[in-house]
Amino acid sequence: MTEEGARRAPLNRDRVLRAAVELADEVGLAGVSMRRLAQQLGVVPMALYKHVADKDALLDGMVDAVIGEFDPPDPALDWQDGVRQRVLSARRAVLRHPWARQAIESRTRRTPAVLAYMDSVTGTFRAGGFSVDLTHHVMHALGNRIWGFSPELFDEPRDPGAPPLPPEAQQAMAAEFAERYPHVLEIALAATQGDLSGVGRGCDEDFEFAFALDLLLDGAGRLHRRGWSSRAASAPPAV
Amino acid sequence: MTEEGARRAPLNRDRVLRAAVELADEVGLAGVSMRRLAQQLGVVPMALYKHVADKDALLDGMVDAVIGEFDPPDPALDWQDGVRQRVLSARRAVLRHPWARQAIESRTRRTPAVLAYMDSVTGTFRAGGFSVDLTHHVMHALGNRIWGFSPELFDEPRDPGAPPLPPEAQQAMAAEFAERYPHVLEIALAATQGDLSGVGRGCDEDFEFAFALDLLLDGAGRLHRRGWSSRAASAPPAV
DNA sequence: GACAGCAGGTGTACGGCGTACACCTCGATC
DNA sequence: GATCGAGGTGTACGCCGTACACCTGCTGTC
Repeated sequence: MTEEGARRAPLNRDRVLRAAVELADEVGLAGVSMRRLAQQLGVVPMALYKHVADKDALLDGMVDAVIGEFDPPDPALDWQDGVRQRVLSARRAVLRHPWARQAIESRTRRTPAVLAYMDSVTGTFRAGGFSVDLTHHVMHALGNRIWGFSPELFDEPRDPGAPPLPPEAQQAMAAEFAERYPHVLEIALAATQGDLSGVGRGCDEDFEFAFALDLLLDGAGRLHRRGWSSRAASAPPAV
Repeated sequence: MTEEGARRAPLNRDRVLRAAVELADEVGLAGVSMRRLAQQLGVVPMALYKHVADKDALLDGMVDAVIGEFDPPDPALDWQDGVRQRVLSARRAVLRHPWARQAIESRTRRTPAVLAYMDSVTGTFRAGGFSVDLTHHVMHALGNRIWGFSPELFDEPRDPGAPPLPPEAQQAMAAEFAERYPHVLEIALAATQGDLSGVGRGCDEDFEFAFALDLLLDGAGRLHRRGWSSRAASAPPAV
C-alpha cells in the first residue's frame, strides 16, 4: 500500500477518456456521469473539467477513442474489399463497446478523428476511380453503416432479468401476433426456425450487416462502371 | 375570461401526447421535460403520471403520434413504388417534426404502432412476390431508412446563432482542411459549387435519401428476380 | 533562496431533472 | 347520504451538469 507516499498520478485527458470508456463498458452509456467517472478516478467531479470542456466533449473523446481502435486501411486491396474491410473493422470495434453505437448516433460535432476516418474511406472510393459525384452520394447511402452498425430492426432487447414467459402466455402472444402482424411473425418464425422463445436472437446481425453493405457496394460498383452521374439522373438511378 | 367557471378540461393520454409533440416542435426533444410539459398544460408535474407510465412511455407515445401521420399504403402500386411512396411519406412526417429522428433512434420498445407499420411494409414486399427470406434481409438492409431518414453525414449543424466567420478565417480553415481531409474537401467543394461558407447546406438531403433508397430497392429487385436465397449465399450476394 | 505564476485539484452551491408516496377533491354510483 | 375511484396536488429524495471561488504545490526567474 503506497498509502500517501506515491500520490495518485496526475490526471490528463487521455486517462480521463480511457477511464470513461472503461466505465461505459461496465455500466453502459447512461451510467456514465461526471460524478461517477470522477469517483472511479478517485477525484472530485469538478477536477474533470480541467481536462474536458464539458460532458459533450467527454462523449466526443470517447467516440474518438473507439475510432482509434479501427484497423488502418490496407492499400493492397481494391476499392470494394478496401471499404469492406475497413467498415467491418469499424464494426468489430463498435461491437466491443456496446455503448458506442448510441454514442456515435448522438454526436453532432465532427471531430478530427471522425473527419480523418471519413476522409480515408472517401479516398478509397476515389482511388478506385469513382467520381467525386458518385463517391459523395455513395457515402451518404452508406450512412451510419460506415461506422459498422445498422439499426436493430426486429431485435427486441428483452431485458435479461425478465423471467421466461410460461408456455401458455407464449401461445397467447403468438396468437395475438399472428392476427395483427402476420408478416412480421412470418419473418420471425423463419429466422428462428419456429422457436419464438428467443425472437430477436434469431437474426444474425453480422449476416444482415454484410448483406446490406454488399448490396450497397455492389450497386455502387454497377453505377460506377456505367459512368453514372447525378447530373444525368434527375430520375432515380434506373434499374 | 372564464376565470374559474369552466375549469380546465380534464387531461387524457391523447391531450398529453399532443401537447408533448407540440412542445417538442417548439423547443426540441431536449427541452421536453415532465415538468415543462406539465406547466404547458397548466397542471402539476405528477398529474402527467396518471396518463403515461413514465417519461419513456411519453416518448413512445410521441413516436406513435408521428407514425400516425404516415400516409396509408396505396394498394394500386407495385411493390417498389409501394415501398417507395410509403417510406417517402414517412420521411415527410419525420421532417415535419425535427425531433422525431432522434426520438425514433432512441426508442427500444416496439409499440403496436411501430409493429403495424413494419408489418405493412413487410407485407408490401411479400405481396410483390418476395420470399420471406429475402424480405427479411431487405428490411434489415433498409434499416432506419424505412422511417424516412438516414444519418446526417457531412452536414455540420453549425448553430445558427454563431456569427459568420471573417473571410480570412474561412481561408485558413479551408487551407487546414485541404491538407488534412482532401477527399472530404473535394466533395464539399463539388456539393457547394465552391462556396464553402455554407458547407453542409450543400447536400440535397432529399436527393441523397432517394438515391440510397432506390439503390437498395433496385438491388433488392435484382436479387428477387434472380431467385436469391440466403441458403445459397454463404458468400455475399455476388455481383 | 524568494517569489510570482500557473496547472491541477477542491468545496460549495444552484437550478434542473424524474418520480415515489401520501394526500385531497369531486362526481358517479348504489 | 355513504362509498369509491379517477384525476389532480404537494412534498421530498437523490440524481445530474457545472459556475465560481478557492487552495496547493511545482516551475522558472531573478
